[in-house]
Amino acid sequence: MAFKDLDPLLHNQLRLSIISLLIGVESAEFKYLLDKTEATRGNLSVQITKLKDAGYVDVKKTFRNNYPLTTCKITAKGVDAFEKYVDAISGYLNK
Amino acid sequence: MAFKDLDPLLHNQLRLSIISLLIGVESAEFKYLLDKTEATRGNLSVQITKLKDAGYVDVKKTFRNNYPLTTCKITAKGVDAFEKYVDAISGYLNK
DNA sequence: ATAAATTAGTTTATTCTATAAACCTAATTA
DNA sequence: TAATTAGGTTTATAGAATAAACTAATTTAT
Repeated sequence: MAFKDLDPLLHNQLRLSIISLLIGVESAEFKYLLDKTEATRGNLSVQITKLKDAGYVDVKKTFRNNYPLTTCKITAKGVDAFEKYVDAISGYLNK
Repeated sequence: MAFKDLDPLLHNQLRLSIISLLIGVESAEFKYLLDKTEATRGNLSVQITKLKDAGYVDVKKTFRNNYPLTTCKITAKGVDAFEKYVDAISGYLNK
């Protein structure tokens, strides 16, 4: 029972929160993720970008009521990575 | 269901491996942890020291066959922290 | 009309962390 | 006596995390 590698991208509290939230919904707005994670805007912005660059989430930038609106949606790749992560870390948890 | 904080000390692959291994045994030698984790000696040494400084493990330094021998044992505080960590991260995993 | 505050983020600068590489001391073997 | 091995520790550097500062436009108050 060797330890499996933990995807460094997901092994981060905020990014894991984001993915965890996105798993449960069709898509989520920046503000929604901000409220749920209680992160700072800057940190949230950075971590969303990393997840986007990895292909784990799709980010759509539009406008609503004249204000910018950022919407995030987990990709198939993201779902897959999350499932692998859950499987891997489970190996660390059950003694 | 807010996200609980993940103890930064345990939210690290190698340190979590160490604790995970120590949970299952009475005590473990440096070499044993080295083999099981497949870490470098340097990194293992550093991370054991951090766990010791946090009071999560007791480290005993003796000699065997004239060679230094480092033995690690998880403390009650370490067990407690691990259980809290398992509880916290579980909240991220089940969608 | 213009100053102040709000929305919705991004960029940057700094601190913190992780890790490999280098090092150390003593013992053993060639 | 010179490598090699055992069993680690220390340090140097790269990378990651995050708060603070910034951008750009909109709305509200004066």
